[in-house]
Amino acid sequence: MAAESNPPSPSTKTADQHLAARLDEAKRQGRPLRIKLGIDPTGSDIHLGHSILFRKLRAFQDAGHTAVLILGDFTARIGDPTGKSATRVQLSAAEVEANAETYLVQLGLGQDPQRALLDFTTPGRLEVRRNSEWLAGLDLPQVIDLLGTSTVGQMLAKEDFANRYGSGTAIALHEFLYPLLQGYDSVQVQADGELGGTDQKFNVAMGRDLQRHFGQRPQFGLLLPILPGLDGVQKMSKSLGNTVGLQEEPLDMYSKLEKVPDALVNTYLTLLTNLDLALLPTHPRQRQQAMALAITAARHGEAAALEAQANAGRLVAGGGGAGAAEAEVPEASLAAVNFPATAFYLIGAVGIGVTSSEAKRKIQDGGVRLDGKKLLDPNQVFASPEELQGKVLQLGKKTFRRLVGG
RNA sequence: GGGUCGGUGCCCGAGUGGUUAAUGGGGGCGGACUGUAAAUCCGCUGGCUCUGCCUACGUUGGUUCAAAUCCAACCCGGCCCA
Repeated sequence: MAAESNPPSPSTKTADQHLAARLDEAKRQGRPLRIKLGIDPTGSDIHLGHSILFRKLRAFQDAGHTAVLILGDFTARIGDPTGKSATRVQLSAAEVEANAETYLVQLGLGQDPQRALLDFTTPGRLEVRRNSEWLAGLDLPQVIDLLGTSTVGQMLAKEDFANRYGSGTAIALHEFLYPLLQGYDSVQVQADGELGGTDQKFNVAMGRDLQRHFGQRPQFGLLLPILPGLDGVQKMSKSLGNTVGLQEEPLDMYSKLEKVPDALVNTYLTLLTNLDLALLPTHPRQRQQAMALAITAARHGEAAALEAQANAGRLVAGGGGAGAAEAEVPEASLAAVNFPATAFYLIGAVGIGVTSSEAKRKIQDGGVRLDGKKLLDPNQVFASPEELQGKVLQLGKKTFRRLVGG
């Protein structure tokens, strides 16, 4: 049972045969495979970690298959227990829908097809479904039927549940429903295959079990590696703050990527680009920059990426960002600032997500510069916007804002 | 439903009437170093136009000159029993 319900792992021979067999079969029958990828609209940012999955999904599209993108608008409200150590807060329907909309835009809906992650335009290549479509209308007998397909023992075999159960952390009953519901998605869309991160093994396997239960041929699962976050230690995840968002500015994206730990560079190159590792510079720094450039270019285009690289160089060159004055950096408005203004208040008031208390500490730590000149006194007073206009405010090593307006 | 233990800052976790934004660790941030990295070292880590004022220890109310620390009710969780 256990072995049978396990999805094939991409590293085993049987898996390759399995997938290959499906591909052959599809070809013979002249019909595209339906490849499911589910994503819960729980937050508003899609990051590079997700893009591994979408790149693979795109590859299936380009090969003529149908990507079935499931926006888990219903399941998002339960929350995937995977990787969670606590019950997730439930989101409202409105929040979820808003997130779903931005997801589609981030994936390329209505954008330059060249840079879109998915193919939104070729007929037959993409099907976007929301799982509330079928989940919201389930009646109790159907839910009971679903629940009857699995046992408490199976649920507790899932690592996340096992950990929580073992450590005496609460597990709400509805969380057991999550794997079943997302698995039922596979039944509803009649998926031939499902893509997921390796941490989705349990969920993908559940989809197989349910398809079998409902008399369908079980999907194959393609489990892709989890992208490590910028810290190089934990997986890339919004809540861990180690992400690069797809919608980030070229400069931010490049700056973050060019400083990831060395050990991560080849991993990123392999998982996020199509570059041939053998052709890249061997010097760690150059290799790192080549990686940052390639990933930024894939999202924003070659020109923007090169510009970001040049800007990043200017900001850092000359120690402490003396080149900041000439570099192109995002702007911050002085409009909301009341003058005269003390330095710490000013930084808090320009709307860059820094509190005045934080600003005060940073100045005291010597981490704030204005056009490359270090600010020494948090209480320094600026009498009018004129003396700040056009100058570049630097917080720490990576935050730069040109002050404008007011 | 009964018994019992427990709910502390981003997380874990001390603290059990009276210097206090509240020991320690993790994480995060800033600095030094460097290849703008890692490792290491040092510092910071509630908010506020701030030499002071607010808000904080599940919720509400109470006892005290004084509570995260005592009492009551309520909410939530673990374990045991039913």
